[in-house]
Amino acid sequence: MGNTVQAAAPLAEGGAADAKTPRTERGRRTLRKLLDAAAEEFGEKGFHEASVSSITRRAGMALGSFYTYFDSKDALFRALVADMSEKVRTSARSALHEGMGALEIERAALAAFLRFAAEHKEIYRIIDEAEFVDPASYREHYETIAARIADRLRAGAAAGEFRDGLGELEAWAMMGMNVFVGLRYVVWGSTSGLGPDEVAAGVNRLLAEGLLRR
Amino acid sequence: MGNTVQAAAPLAEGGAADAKTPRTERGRRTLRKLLDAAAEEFGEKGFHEASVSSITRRAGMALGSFYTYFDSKDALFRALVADMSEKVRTSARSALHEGMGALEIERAALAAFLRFAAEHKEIYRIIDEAEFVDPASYREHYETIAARIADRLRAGAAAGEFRDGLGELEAWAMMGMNVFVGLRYVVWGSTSGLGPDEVAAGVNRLLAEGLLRR
DNA sequence: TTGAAAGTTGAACCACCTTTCAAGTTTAGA
DNA sequence: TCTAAACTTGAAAGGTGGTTCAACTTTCAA
Repeated sequence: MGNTVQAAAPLAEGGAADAKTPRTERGRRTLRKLLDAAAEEFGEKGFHEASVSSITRRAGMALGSFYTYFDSKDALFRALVADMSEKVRTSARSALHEGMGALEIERAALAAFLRFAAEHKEIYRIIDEAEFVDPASYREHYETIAARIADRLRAGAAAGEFRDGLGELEAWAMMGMNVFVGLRYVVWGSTSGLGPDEVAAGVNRLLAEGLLRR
Repeated sequence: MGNTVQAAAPLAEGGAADAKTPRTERGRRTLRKLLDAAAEEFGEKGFHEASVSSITRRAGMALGSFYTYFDSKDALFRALVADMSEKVRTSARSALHEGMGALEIERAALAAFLRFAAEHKEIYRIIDEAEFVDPASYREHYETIAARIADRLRAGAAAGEFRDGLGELEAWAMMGMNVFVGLRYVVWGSTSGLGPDEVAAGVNRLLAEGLLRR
């Protein structure tokens, strides 16, 4: 829902690692429906509780048609992980503009991620379940993001705003902060009253000032 | 392995929420073997790939005996999550001593958690999979830990060491840091060269100083 | 217009695994 | 020693759901 067009696009264009690229317009529409239905189904039930027949039912097509597009339930899941992973990275990147300070960049990236997660709560279950269904993608997902954060930390240090010596360790720590506050305030949220911007501001203050009284 | 005695103890004594308490010594031995085998099996394969028959095979007993001790594969998993969750909390608590400063407490708690994770890499897979198999326990696990961190933050502020205004948000952020650096440096570790104490020191410095150049 | 390629269909196959059960063995206490 | 309760056993029931397949419909380019 809502991500109808975007969901399929990267896959149709990508190296077709898992999806069998459709040759007709009708085929592309069907693949798109399949991916959207799969995101819903996997998001609600998780990989193992989800069933191919339920996904095709959601997508309004016959069970057998599924295998025109994917070799297996696993292949569909892998395609979805790749797609979601790409979207997460894109959402953070799109929030960054020229002339932002290093600290402000971190706040904006987190806020963008949280807003994205609010609209796609399924990503948590899908990425998390990749740990079991597709461990290589799971690891790659986080390693890629951590590498990007580490780059920004080094750039911030080069610009004189951040202290020296920041690197991978700090990048993983920050990524963990972001993921967990997203889980608490966005995915489980509502009861808290804190929105994406407030959460991002709070985390940013922690990064700026640390815990100590001054 | 290694946790033979400790694994069964809390369950046998606890309210028997899931395990059927054995009445004889022989029964307690069998339950213990079952729990250890289950920790291995679930840790290696994850919940769905793990099979009851493989667990009983590991434990050196007949398939049917399993149901003398647990009502279902799910019940066994739940018992294991409760057990692991308790152990994680205990490991962190045991590292705290009287007279430690607030910041030092956080470093010691993280170092203890990392050392525990190094010896029980299964916890990551087991706790993570609880998100799908036993969501209530998953949530409770993290909420309990976050609440404890938040208490320490408030105590640190009351003692004048931490700044005021720290609370749940910062607790979740710190918990996320801890979990993710554990994943990267302990569970996936080895290549990095950073041990528990070095990781804990790096994270602690981030908490003390933040990112900014001074 | 036409036919070959692309896409659709859903019943049936099949492999896997949890759970049950009835019959046997061991334990523990009287 | 003796017996009832606890525990063990492994074959088989029973369910689930991924995957296949052969017949059918739609698309599209020549």
